[in-house]
Amino acid sequence: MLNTDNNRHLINILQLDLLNWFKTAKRNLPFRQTKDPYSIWISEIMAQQTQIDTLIPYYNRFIDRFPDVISLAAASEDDVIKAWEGLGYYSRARNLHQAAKMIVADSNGIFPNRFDQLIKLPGIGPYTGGAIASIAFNEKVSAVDGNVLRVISRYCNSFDDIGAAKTKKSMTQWIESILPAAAGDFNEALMELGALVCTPQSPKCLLCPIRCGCQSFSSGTTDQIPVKKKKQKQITKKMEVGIVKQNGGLFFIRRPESGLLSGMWSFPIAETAAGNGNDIKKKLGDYFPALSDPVFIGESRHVFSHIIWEMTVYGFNLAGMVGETADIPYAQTAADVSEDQTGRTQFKPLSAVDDLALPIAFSKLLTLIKDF
DNA sequence: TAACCGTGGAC
DNA sequence: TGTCCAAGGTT
Repeated sequence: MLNTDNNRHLINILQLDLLNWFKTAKRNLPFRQTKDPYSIWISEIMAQQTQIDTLIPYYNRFIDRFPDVISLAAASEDDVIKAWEGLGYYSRARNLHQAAKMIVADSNGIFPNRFDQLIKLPGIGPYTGGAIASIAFNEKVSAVDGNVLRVISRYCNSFDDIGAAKTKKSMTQWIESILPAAAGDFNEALMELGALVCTPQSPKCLLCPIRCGCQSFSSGTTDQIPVKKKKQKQITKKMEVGIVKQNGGLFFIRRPESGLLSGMWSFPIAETAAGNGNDIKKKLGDYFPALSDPVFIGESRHVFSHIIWEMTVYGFNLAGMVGETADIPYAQTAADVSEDQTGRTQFKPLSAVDDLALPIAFSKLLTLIKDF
């Protein structure tokens, strides 16, 4: 990090020129039209590990559906998750809902207005707490995200690993030592510069408002900074998906309350070694005593942050089951479903699948199975 | 500390 | 197609 006493002019550039640039260059984003802490909170949670352009339609829909912390707290978790469908990292939505209920229960719906209160809420860590506190309440705290780590590393020509906790800590302290009164604007300006100009690849240095103070630009090291450990690549898992159809209804299972895609709806799915459809048929035996042999439908591949599913999709028909009658069109047919699975399965016709919060891994199978 | 936790965009 | 990675938090 630069010594702030010996480099006063470099600090001035970072503060003044960056803020001036931000006034005219900042994007016109929906959550920049307000200082409402609730709206800023929603936008910051959605922005975690998500590009801004991706979240904008989600943000507008979410605020329309849950305009304040009261309405969010009063909603069902299913409705909140459904509003999050497609955004990923679904624990963000569950934490959001939990935090809303806490705010209503503990402080009558009054939004916490200080950093140290905000980070006590589930889903709000150092970055998000700093962002809300500085942007909505202009508290003098930093909001250090990936953009800020990259911008400051380059500006100071720092080769410290930005993934290391001690780097984040020293960077946070350094920024707070130079934080101007307009803390929220400054935090946003650093992020905006990182998103628009000081990009990870091919930074647009010739357009950069603080280029003349940038120590990696003058050293020719912008392409080596930031230093970051490579993350290990995903492991591949062979999976079998079972499509069970009854009277036009498709069989869905709610996933467990923890782990990957927790609480979301899914088609029955099982890891397999053989890949002949019998592993998923065995799992389906927990629900249905009699099933047809698996019928190959198709294949699909889905990439998560740390896992790749190579899915083979099989169709099954029920044979001689209770509930295959017109007057009980989508009934749960298995009599011996274990108690912990009660209410966690259902049949849905293809036309009504949109009622369920379905992860992309499964919703992209719908075209595959439409003719089954 | 490092694994876990989704999805889509950019190149 | 492969690779990186994005306004991170939790455990």
